[in-house]
Amino acid sequence: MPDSSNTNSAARVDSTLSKGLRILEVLAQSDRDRGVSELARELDLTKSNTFRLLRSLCELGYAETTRDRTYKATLKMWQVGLQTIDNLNLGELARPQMRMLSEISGEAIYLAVQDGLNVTYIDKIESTKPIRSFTPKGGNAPIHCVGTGKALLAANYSAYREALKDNLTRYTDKTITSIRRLDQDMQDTIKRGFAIDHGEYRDQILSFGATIFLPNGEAIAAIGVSAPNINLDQARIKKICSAVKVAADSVTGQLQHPG
Amino acid sequence: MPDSSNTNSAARVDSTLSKGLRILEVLAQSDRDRGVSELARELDLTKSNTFRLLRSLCELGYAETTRDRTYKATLKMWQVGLQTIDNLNLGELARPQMRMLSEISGEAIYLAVQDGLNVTYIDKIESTKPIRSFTPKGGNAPIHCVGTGKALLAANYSAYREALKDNLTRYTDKTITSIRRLDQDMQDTIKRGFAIDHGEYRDQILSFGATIFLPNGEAIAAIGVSAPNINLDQARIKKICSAVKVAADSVTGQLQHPG
DNA sequence: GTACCGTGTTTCACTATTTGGAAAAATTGT
DNA sequence: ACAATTTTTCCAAATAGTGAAACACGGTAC
Repeated sequence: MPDSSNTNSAARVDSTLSKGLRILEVLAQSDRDRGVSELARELDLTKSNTFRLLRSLCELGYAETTRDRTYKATLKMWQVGLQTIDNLNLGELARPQMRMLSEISGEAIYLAVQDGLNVTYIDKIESTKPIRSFTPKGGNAPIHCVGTGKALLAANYSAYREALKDNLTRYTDKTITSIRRLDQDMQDTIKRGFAIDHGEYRDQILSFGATIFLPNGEAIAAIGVSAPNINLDQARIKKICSAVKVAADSVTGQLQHPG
Repeated sequence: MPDSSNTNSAARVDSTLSKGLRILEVLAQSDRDRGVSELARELDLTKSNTFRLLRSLCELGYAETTRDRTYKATLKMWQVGLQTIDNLNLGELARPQMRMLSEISGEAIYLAVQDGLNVTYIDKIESTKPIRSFTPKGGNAPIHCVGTGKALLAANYSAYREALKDNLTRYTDKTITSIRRLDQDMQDTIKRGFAIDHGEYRDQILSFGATIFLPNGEAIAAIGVSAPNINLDQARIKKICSAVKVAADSVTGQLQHPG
């Protein structure tokens, strides 16, 4: 879900571009092919308008018309989108560390980057659970709740404290909703070098995260572990936390030597 | 606009949409942030035009202006693109191939995806023979034992070798439990292009699998055949194996389409 | 058979949208 | 301080995109 109340920006947006992208989004989200009329209704556009936009998208390679007279998204958007991830080829660097964490914990391992007041998972290793989609990646979580998020936040707290102040949405009874408590938590996080989420986003789901830094000190990503409470005891938590820290520091270290 | 001796037939393409997407593509490909003028030059657009498009893309969440006055792609296109993968109904794409395999073999046909150190079957065609193998749709199997699993594993062996090393659970006396023998088997699998399970998971049940790849080379699924030993002889095995390979390659080919 | 839905597609006159150029801010370099 | 970049704003002009209506086609009910 997009972060509702943006400021009263209201900058003029090219309507053709906007409509075209909205169509593309709908097509991408849809599992079945869509017809012109159907899309027109759903997006509140004219049939002819929808038709032309669709034909443009086909021409540009982002959609294709299947069989006859229905449309679907191609993989082009996926391919283009992949390049944005590849350009921060963190994934490759972090993979071995993520595998290490997976081996010693058996839990879900995340690689996350900041995205406004959320984190987005750009890579993930599943724990052994029933699968829900081909691509576990791409998920979001609020930055003030989860381990990876809090690790990123701590590295840049002053920059986001204000924005966060009135947006500490509650998800569980453990969620930190007071800015004073968050201040304290961030301070602790910085001191210990990794972040702990005591079930602040999903009930009974704990997570731990540590920050990956660029050579210039910029916090670029976080690596983390997420696990159900019942799988954990104090000793295990301690072990996982230090492993997470080691993993993040290792990636940071690799980034230190270019080439 | 003197440029664009734009190639072939050219159905009329909404130029705003086209320009916007081209900007997005350039941003996605670029590893560093881009300025307005730079982009304008590269795409042969007016500065003001580029600027407005860029602002629209920001407004729509596909780009963002970093620091000040330079632009970069966000992760939104990646996220939207991921949905096309999830909604790629692999099942539908692979169905004809699975039916083909069913017809020529009469055995159980599986479509499987990786899930940690297991495979999960997301589709299945039952055997038409009286003697049936008993893995139901939605079921799991260890990745190092079955045809589909070994096909997926081979495509990504280095990533899982370590984790698997001490988890080569024995299920039958044919199960590969030594990492050295698995190394060899994976090498053979890669060389021949499909995987063979000599009854390594269920006694007397053989299975064969080949990998389905995304355009970027990612192994996303595997297609396979499972059959009781007694139904098979060398010739028949050979025939089924090459059919499995053909089937998987065909699905991979269908995915290649865009770009 | 015909009359009536519902699709996707084409055409066309109109005007709202996008456009380029010029000029104002803002930033950077010397 | 000045010049040479940049990014951003403004606005008249017209083109590029728009909606409505019409067309072609395929079903379905009668």
